[in-house]
Amino acid sequence: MSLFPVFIIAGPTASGKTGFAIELSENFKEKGICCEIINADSIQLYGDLKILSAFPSPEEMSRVPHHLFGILKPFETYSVGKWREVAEAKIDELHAQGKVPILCGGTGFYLNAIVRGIAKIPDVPASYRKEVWERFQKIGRGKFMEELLKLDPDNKLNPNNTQRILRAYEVVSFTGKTLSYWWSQGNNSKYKNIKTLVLLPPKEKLRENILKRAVQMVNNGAMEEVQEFFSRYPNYKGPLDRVIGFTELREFLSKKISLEDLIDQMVIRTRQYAKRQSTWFRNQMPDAKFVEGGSDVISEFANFYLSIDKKV
RNA sequence: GCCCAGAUAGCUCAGUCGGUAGAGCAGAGGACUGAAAAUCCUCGUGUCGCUGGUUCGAUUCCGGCUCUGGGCA
Repeated sequence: MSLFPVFIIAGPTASGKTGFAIELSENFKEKGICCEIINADSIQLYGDLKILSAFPSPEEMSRVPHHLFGILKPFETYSVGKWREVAEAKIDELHAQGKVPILCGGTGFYLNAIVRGIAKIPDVPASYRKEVWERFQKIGRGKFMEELLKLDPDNKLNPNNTQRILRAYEVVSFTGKTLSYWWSQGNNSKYKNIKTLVLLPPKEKLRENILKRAVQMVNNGAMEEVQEFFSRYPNYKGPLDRVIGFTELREFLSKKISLEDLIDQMVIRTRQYAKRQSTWFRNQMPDAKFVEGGSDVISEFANFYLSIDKKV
């Protein structure tokens, strides 16, 4: 258990997290406290689609040290568990140097692995996960669900939720224990003094930002970025497929959709994503401080910092 | 100008052999313990283009009109 502070800047996409995290750390720097930023965005872990994934600019990154941005290759798969490990290692490293880590990102699931902890479940090898997937395809959803219920009668999963039933199945069948068993074993947060800020701009403002940013991405070279990506990885299929705008851009480049549809689709998907994020923050991170915009809340971070007992 | 096809939810369309209608998308809300920018759940009243006629009853059948496609001139 570490008492040293951990700051978290969360919020839906296009809410201004990146800018605020930098503002906060520069403000602290003036007070003689050194902050560094750790990425908590599952997509910005990858470095190949910088424009589409709204990476901080080189200029922004030069102002404050940034960690865990672009550390993955396009074919590498990841998980909360792995992220928690590397993020905690980074947090501890900064703490040891007397620095304050600022976790910044929109992946609430990851953030809560730090705030609340996450069960310690043995790794299920990729080869085994593939077997489970193949079994699911072979016997069909109905039968698969029946088998799952035999192994794990208490699970309340919706059979349509493929990702979750696959996960539940692979865990019981591989470890011999159900998910709820592992959850009951606990694995709580290491950090006591976490201060979380959630930026939640008014809906209209967010919509405006999202539209502006989609247009900007396209104008600033998102097309070239995707084109170049495919020349390097023809027939790519992998974790980056889920990036908003990625498939849309590919369709646009092969003339399947118009520029207008491209922007429309990007905006729609981004708004839907922002909404899911907001729901998460509101309901899964009840201890956070919610604000519409940043700046005026910096002093609160300073007071928090001063009020706590900082033992690593 | 003539002929044909349309006109139904914010959009694309289905449907009502005459008893006032429903899908997908969009939208709203929600869930979330190793794929999370993912995945999943819930939510559907709208002068059925306008106007006459037939009918107990018309969004549905008939006539006229308007508009939109396409064809012929």
